[in-house]
Amino acid sequence: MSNRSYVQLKARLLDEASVAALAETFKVLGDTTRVRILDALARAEVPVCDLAQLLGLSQSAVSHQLRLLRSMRLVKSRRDGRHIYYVADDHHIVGLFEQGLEHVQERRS
Amino acid sequence: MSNRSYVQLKARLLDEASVAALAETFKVLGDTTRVRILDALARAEVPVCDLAQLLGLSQSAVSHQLRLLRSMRLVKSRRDGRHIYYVADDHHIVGLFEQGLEHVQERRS
DNA sequence: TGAACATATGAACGATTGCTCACATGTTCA
DNA sequence: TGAACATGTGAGCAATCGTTCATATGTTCA
Repeated sequence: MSNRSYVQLKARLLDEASVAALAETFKVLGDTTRVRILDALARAEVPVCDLAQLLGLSQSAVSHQLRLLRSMRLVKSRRDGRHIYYVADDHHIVGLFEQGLEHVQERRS
Repeated sequence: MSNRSYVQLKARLLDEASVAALAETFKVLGDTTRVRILDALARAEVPVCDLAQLLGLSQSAVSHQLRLLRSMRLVKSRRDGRHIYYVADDHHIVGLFEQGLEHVQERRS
């Protein structure tokens, strides 16, 4: 690799903040439990207890993950009586999911 | 949530294999070192030693990550003399990066 | 009000991750 | 061939992660 290309490449790399934000976003999606939660919440608004039962997880585990997802604004919540309904809060997420699926499906062939 | 909606939702959820593949893909992208490596290799074909110097990482750390990225076919390699050149091997990755960046940038506002 | 239900949360524990270190493998060239 | 360079890799370690358990908080309704 020539010294000139090396310098030019270095100048074009993503800045530190973008790298960190990008990795953080992908990291949240990089867990099967959170993928399943987001998949469900992208399709319907569901209270925590139903979500736990639907996915066969403990209420506590779901609640912990929802806190993380909410802190990253990937889901939002709304209280109705003693239930708290969660739903996906980001149209980009659906796009990322679909593009991720495309990638995964291409791998199969 | 009505019992009917619950059953219908459960039937529409992603299958287990897709969930696993999706999470695995995102997990690989969920690390700043790998994001930086992929960012560089999406722009140019670079030998390992240059990559390490470019990113300020040890040769060993880069090599370990490249093995992972190659096992998932996100990068490919080519030997030329004693150098081994790596480059991104997936057009979907660039799309995922861009969509991830969109997401990240929207968060700022 | 108090029992029952729904959710949140902190501590703790085992599992996984990403790095370093030491060294093996592979290539060039004098 | 052997020294120098480039890369790969296994072991080990500190840090992070995801879960469970116990318990706190918040809401409903008889």
